Amino acid sequence: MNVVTRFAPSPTGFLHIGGVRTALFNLLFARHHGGKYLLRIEDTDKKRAVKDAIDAILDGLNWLNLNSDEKPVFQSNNRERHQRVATELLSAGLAYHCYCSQEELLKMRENARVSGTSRLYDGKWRNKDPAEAPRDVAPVLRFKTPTNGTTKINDLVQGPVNVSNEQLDDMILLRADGTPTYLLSAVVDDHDMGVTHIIRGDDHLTNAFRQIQLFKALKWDTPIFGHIPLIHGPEGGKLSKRHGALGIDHYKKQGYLPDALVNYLMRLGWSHGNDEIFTLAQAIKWFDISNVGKGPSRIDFNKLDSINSHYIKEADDEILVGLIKEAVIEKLNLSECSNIEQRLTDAMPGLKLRAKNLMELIDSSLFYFKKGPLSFDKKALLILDKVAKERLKKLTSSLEKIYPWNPEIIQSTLKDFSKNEEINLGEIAQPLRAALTGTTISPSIFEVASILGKEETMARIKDILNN
RNA sequence: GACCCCUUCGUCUAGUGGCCUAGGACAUCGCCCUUUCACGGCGAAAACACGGGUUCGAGUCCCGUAGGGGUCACCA
Repeated sequence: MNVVTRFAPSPTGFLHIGGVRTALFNLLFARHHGGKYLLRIEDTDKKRAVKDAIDAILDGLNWLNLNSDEKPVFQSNNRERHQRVATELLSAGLAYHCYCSQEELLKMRENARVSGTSRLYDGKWRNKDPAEAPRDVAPVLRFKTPTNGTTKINDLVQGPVNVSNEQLDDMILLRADGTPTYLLSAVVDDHDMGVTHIIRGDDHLTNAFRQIQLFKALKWDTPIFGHIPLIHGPEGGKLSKRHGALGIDHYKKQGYLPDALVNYLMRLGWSHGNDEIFTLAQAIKWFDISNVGKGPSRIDFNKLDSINSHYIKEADDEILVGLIKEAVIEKLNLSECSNIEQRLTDAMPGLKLRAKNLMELIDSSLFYFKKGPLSFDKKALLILDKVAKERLKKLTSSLEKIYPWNPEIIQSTLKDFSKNEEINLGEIAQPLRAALTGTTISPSIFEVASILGKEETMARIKDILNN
């Protein structure tokens, strides 16, 4: 079978993490089977569809390298086609006009609740003579759902699920203004796009039963469904804004690497044995939808951070420099010069070992570029006491003699110094770190001094001694 | 409320009836490395929701119970 999948987000808000994972699984499944992965923007609700949201979806997928194999389909462009299909259903006797008012529907719903059924519409106009239709009411078009039997799906993820047709009421195909509803549009588009496998969040599971009725009525092949569980927040509840339900652009702003985010999301709800770190290409080879878990999984920022720091460590220094350079320049209000790029590149191996995300990477690199005198944090000030300053003063003459100025010689100089002074290496290394970086945390202080250069190193020490 | 789905360490998960004395990863704790913080290495603690079956044997199959979730619009 030639597999075709699609990701079909509605552009009503932003592209969130759950949507991304749905897109990812659709891509993984299609590519694994050598098929196509398509994107369809479900923008039929003109009131809510926003151009910004469409851009957010496109930008987000692009950033994550999850672009669809063909140009996105905009559902709103197919409206007339959807309407024609609805009309066909009407003339085939498979749909009918319903003239119920909102008040009537509300009452039916109440009745249904009281009598304990999920069949909300009672079928009032299903068998009425169209001649009884009120003149002044624009009708909706409803589908004649079979009243007996059961609808079965053999879900790729959830397994066999059956629902009695009695539970299904007559869904609206066309609104009173003639526009098609989601249930109809999605079915027609899936058919027209040749979609063979519908992989989506399991909040759509109940929709599958209604949509199957439409596929059958239209005598179209019914796609195979795979309903993947939703992602929950860290506390197990619905994903909230406080807990991860942010646009994917926020993850970008927070300094997550796209590959890391994709790796984390692939591993959330799907597994390949005990593998934790793997590329999209590997996952495509391995992907088997039967290994997608049935239960919802919680987002875990600790693990995301851990994977992100792994990817940062593995990333090429030049790439990381490119990603943070602008921000460093902006934060310190520096004027652009090649020196910044060079120094960042030199410092990157030490810096990237300690960063969970790009924000930390940026912040931890700033001291390399600050113009003296530095500002010092509490711990640094505590270290830079009288004794420490005395030692630094003594150290300067040793440092002056160093040539060439490189980490190894700086290290041996400090070691010799501590030996001569009969102190621990830390008793001179920590004051030096505080003097050069303004903090007590940094990469190897020999490396730091080396990258700063002799002149800058001496200048920063002098700043301390003069205060 | 009705219908449907789900349930292995705190979290993500491995597990497809004997390989399970339940494995890995994140987080936590301890030790080692070390000029700091990290990284890295080693180790510890930590789970089959509960109750019944089926079977020689059950985390794995079946049935209940409890808990969690989803859906129930002229939204998608």
